[in-house]
Amino acid sequence: MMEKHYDAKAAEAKWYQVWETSGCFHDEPGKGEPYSVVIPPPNVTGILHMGHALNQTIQDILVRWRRMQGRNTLWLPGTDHAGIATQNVVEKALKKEGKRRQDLGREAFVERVWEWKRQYGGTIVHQQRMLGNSTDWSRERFTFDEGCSRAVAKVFTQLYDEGLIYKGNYIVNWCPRCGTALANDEVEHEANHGHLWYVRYPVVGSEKGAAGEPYKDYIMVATTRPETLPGDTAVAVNPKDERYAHLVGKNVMLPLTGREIPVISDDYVEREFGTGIVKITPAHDPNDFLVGKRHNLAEINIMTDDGRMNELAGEKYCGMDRFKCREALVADLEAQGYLDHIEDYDNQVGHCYRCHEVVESRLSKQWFVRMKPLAEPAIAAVRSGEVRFVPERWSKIYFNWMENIQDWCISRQLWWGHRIPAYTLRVNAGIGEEGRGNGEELVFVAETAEQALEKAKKATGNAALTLADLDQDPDVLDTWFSSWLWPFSTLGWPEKTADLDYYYPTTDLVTAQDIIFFWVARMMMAGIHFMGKPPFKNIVIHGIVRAADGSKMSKSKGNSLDPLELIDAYSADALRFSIALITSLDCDSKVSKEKFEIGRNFCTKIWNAARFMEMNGFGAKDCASGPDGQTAFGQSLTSDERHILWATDLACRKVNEILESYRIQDGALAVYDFFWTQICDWYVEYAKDAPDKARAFTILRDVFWKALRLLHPYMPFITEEVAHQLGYLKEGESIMRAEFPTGYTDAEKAAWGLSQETYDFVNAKREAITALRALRAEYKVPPATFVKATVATDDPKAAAEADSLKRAMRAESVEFVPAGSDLAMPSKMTAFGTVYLSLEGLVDKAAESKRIAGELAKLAGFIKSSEAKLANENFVAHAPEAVVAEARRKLAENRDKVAQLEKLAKLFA
RNA sequence: GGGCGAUUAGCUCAGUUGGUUAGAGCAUUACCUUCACACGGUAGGGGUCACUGGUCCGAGUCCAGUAUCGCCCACCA
Repeated sequence: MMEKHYDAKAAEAKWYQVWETSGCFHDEPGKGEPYSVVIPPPNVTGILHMGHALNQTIQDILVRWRRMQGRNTLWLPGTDHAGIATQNVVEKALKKEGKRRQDLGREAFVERVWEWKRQYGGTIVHQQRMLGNSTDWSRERFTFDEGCSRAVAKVFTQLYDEGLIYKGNYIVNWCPRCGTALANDEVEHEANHGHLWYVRYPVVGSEKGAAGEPYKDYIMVATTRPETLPGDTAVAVNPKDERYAHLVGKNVMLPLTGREIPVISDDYVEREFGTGIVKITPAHDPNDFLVGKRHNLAEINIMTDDGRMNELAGEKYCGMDRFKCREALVADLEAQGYLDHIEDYDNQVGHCYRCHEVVESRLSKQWFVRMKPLAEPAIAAVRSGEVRFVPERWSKIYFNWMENIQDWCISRQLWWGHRIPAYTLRVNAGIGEEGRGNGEELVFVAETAEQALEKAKKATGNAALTLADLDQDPDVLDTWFSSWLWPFSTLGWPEKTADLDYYYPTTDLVTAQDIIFFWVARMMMAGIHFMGKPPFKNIVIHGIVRAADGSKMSKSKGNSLDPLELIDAYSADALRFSIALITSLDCDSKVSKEKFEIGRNFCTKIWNAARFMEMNGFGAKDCASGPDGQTAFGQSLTSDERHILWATDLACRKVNEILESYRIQDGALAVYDFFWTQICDWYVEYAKDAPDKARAFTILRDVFWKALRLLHPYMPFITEEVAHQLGYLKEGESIMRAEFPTGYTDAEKAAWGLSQETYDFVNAKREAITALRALRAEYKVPPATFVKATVATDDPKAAAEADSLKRAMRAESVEFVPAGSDLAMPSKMTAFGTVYLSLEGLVDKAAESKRIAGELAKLAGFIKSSEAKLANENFVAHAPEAVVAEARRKLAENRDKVAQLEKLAKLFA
């Protein structure tokens, strides 16, 4: 006996456990057509947010659907070791103990992070289970596990050997808090209300001025970052700027330092901005760095790794925080008369995407990947259509980035991550100066330290070298350097495994737009370069979940919804269905808590419809009667029965077609409408009082089973529960492995007399029913009152519908009269015929008269425009025949309606 | 500055290649606790499809321009 209320929590916990332990998520490589998807691995430190819920719901819908279609399916789960994020989390924990990572030392710290991972790293993986993800947990991977690490080392070595990895002095984005370089993409620019400081740089040799103006002859430089002044090694003007042409080649004095720096000219300078003169600080600004390279300027690094000034900034400022220094330095400039004035100025300032600290540009030695050669084949793969973006427009964004690709800075000054497999020979390793070339470092890159040692021995000819003579590069690799290998490293690469052979390339990749560059593009490059084939066939890009006001959800703003809370309040199925229903691939979705009531209400509807079936004799004991395709309905079906069978067939075809093109939302709508409108609103109402109740329910049973399976990808738990409650499945079976319905066969349709005509006929009949209900409502006939209805139609099939009309209309009688009959009663025209309601005179005449007048006015407008349209020869000639015919029909119908209303108007006058 | 997108009912959004009187959910109005479901049922109300032009027999749909709003990339020190 089904409970009155569906206990989602119990059902969801139970079924997930059953699915996972019985291997429902697992397929073996081999038979059948593979369908494989790798999950975008969430950060191991992460907790499930709405973005995950959306992303994974879409994937699970696709995966469950394909699995039910009989595809050999793999959805591979896993997590990302998330270098900076994870290191930060553990460092924070250490801080509570009053320790820094340096206090532990590298090895102990890394062990500590592993310890943390073992303890808390399962959080998100557990939460994903709550969503109902049908991921194959037996294949769960971690970007820092042994296999993935081997893949990383191999990739680094290979790229290095191919000349695609190099180490270079470069100005990089530096997070002083995290103490590491950041890729350009990892810097978030935010509006900043700052200032523009105008500073005087005296021209060397000019005379001293009056008090407050130390030099008469000076040039004015505008800067947003006065604290970098001690690092200036030039000032620059535009070569075409006549105002300053005479100064080029001269020297100016750098305030506060007494140092002389040259005035140079460079195209980079905008004449219109500020004063048209820029101070050049090559070690602390990317543009200045390039200028410095062009003019061979010195690079003076005036800051420490943690964002304080160093001794090169001057004794006074050394050790000062960079922002404190800014204040102090500005004060000194002012005191000594160098500061001219200050303007308010809004610009963009970069922040670390992990910790939000203001990013510093800093000169350092870093490892880079040359991207151009990798990008070219990845561009070609999308151009040729071998790999497809869904929606297609994202390919433009992809091309735009790929065609302007920059080298990728892959080294990070962290401890948590894949350590760079580059080994430097120690200076005191007993290799003479001549053996080291020109005093340069000897670096050996190899997958393991032992292999590096072999290389070192070979290169130096010194067989006595040991591992102790090699220093491994202290840096680790950017987290994305392991994620870009995800589609094949997780399948076993570099080993040749059966999984790799069978499931690669994966079929679909589902992700949000924000990591197209970070991740998708790089996976394309790695897949093609190392596997010879792009890593997936379709790249499905979906929107971002936003708060109700359209802003980004974030914990700090407090406007985020927690999927786990929603699951708790409404159930996972409700969350999934609602998310599917409000998700368009094309744009971002705004969500608020109320939206999830849709899914919750739908669950309730499904549950109650199932209860209704159980009450009518379909319960757990009823396993014997076969599901679809096996019932011999014969030719005697009623029109309503034929209608629901046809509607079911339509729904099955539609859902398959829709999912084929990734229109998750349309599929949700289609299945929602099919279940609610077609089955519940109409067919169940019919079945309650059908002429052959047993047969009507046999059909319902079949239709319901198809509906459950159509729903399953969207709502896995309740469909499984109901399927078992109603006896569609036996113990040990799962709807997950049931066949996804494709509709009825042509033979079945023929045997049951289904056709578009019979379907349309019932739709017309429903129109008539609705029309009469509307008349009842308009004339305020109490629901309990039985009325007399008349239908004017010549359709010979109509008479057979008298009984069903009577019930649906709550009529004591339904009379049929020939079409065109002229009755003085309120009526509505429908495709079925004109429906009349006998009123027996209990109506407010004045009110009716007014209403009729209004309706007539409305119709007159339509008739006028409709007549004009049909009078237009071009319309008749060009428009499709059906459209013209329909227009004619509508016109005739509305003319009749007018005639009817006019008659009624007299009646009520 | 460059690129991409959006603008349809009070709100959130659908609207396939131009072709019936533009749809759904929520909200709202009226009526209904009828034996699956009030997280429900029935019937309504509510839109000159941002604006201006253009192409066409016909434009929410195609083209151009304008306005407003988003996002991404690159940034002016």
